[in-house]
Amino acid sequence: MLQRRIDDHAPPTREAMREAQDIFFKHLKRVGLKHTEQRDTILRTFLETRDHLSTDELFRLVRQKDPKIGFTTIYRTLKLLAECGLASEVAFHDGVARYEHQFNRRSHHHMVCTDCGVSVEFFSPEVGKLEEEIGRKYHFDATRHTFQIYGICEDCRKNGKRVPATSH
Amino acid sequence: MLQRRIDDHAPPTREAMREAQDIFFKHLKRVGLKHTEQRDTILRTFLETRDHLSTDELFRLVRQKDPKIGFTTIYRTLKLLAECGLASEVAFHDGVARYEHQFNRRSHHHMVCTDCGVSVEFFSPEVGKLEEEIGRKYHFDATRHTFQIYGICEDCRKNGKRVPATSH
DNA sequence: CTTGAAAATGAAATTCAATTTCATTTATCA
DNA sequence: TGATAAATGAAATTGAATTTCATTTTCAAG
Repeated sequence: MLQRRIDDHAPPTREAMREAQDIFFKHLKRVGLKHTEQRDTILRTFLETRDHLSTDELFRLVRQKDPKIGFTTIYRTLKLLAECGLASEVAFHDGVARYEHQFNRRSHHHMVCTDCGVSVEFFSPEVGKLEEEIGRKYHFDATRHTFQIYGICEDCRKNGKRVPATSH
Repeated sequence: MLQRRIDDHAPPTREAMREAQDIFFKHLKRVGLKHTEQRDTILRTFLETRDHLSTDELFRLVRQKDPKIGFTTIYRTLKLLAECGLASEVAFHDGVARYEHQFNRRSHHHMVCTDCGVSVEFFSPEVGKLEEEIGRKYHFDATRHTFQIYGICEDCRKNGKRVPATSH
C-alpha cells in the first residue's frame, strides 16, 4: 500500500536539489565510492516524491526515467542515502521498510491510519526532550527514537465501511 | 539475539497464572475455539519468562516442557494471546516480531541498547497524553502508539569495545 | 588520451521470518 | 458414543531483504 503523506513539505527547489546532490557525492568521495549516472537518477527521483517509499516503489518510479536501472541498485543506493543523512528509514510496522527524505526537514513524527495507510506528520518537541531525559535517567547514550501513533483517520471513520484487509 | 529485559515485573503468582488462564479460555470459548493441552502449556511458558520472546524463542522454551508441540502452534497461540490482550507485540525493529505479556502490567515503553540488545522499561505518562492530544488535533481516532528509544547502555559504553560508529 | 585496478551494476540466487496448506488427530456436545 | 468442527504439526509457500557473481563502468595515474 502506497503511504500517502500529508505534511508541510514543499517540493525541492533546483537549488535544494543541487545541494543534496553535493552532500551525496561528497559522501561518496569520502568513503571511496564512485559517482554514477544511476545514483544521480535515483537521488533525484527520491527527492522529487513526497511519499514514504519502499524500495520497490522507488524502483518503479526510477524505472520510468531509466528502465535499465535494477532493483538492487535502488536498494543499495537507499542505504547510501541513509548513511549520509539524506534519507531515513521509517518503520510503520507493516512489513516493508520505507524511506523518507530528511534533507532540510525539521524533526517530526507520524500518525498512521491503520485502515487506508495515510500518514500525517506532526511536530512535538516534547518527544525529543523525553528521549534526552529518559536517556540521562538510565545512563543510556540515547541516539534516536521511534514514535508513531496508529488509529483511524477522519475520512475512514466517515466512510465507515471497513475495507477487508486486502492481500499485500 | 535474546532480548534481556530489565523491568519491575515480578514472576506471576499461582493466582495470577490462574487468572490469566481464565481470561484466555474465556476468550477461546467466546470465539468458538477449543481448550487444549498445548495452548495451556504455551500460555504457562509464556507467562513464566520475563524476556521479550520471538516465536522461535518461545518455541524452544515450550519444547523443553513438551517436545511434541510444533512451531506452528506456538505461532498461532501467540496470535490468540495477543487477541485477548494477554500478549502484545513489541517491534524493536530488528527483523523479528517479539511478544511480551501484558497481564497486570502498567503502561510502559522500552529503551533498547543497539549494541547488546538489552531493553529497559520506563514509564512516562506524558507519552499517552501526547497520543490523545495529537489524535484530537488531527481528528484521528488514536488507538495505540509505539515509542522506543535506541542507544548504547552504560555497560556497553564502559566495555567500549565497539568502534565508534560514524554518525548518521 | 590510454589503461588497469577498484568499484558498480543488475539478474539471479539465497536467506529467513512469517504464513498457509493439508492430512491426521482431538475436543466438545448432542 | 458419534458426529463434526476445530486443532495440530510437518512441510510447503511467500515475500521482503540481502548476497553472489559475471560483466561493465568509473577514475586517476601515466
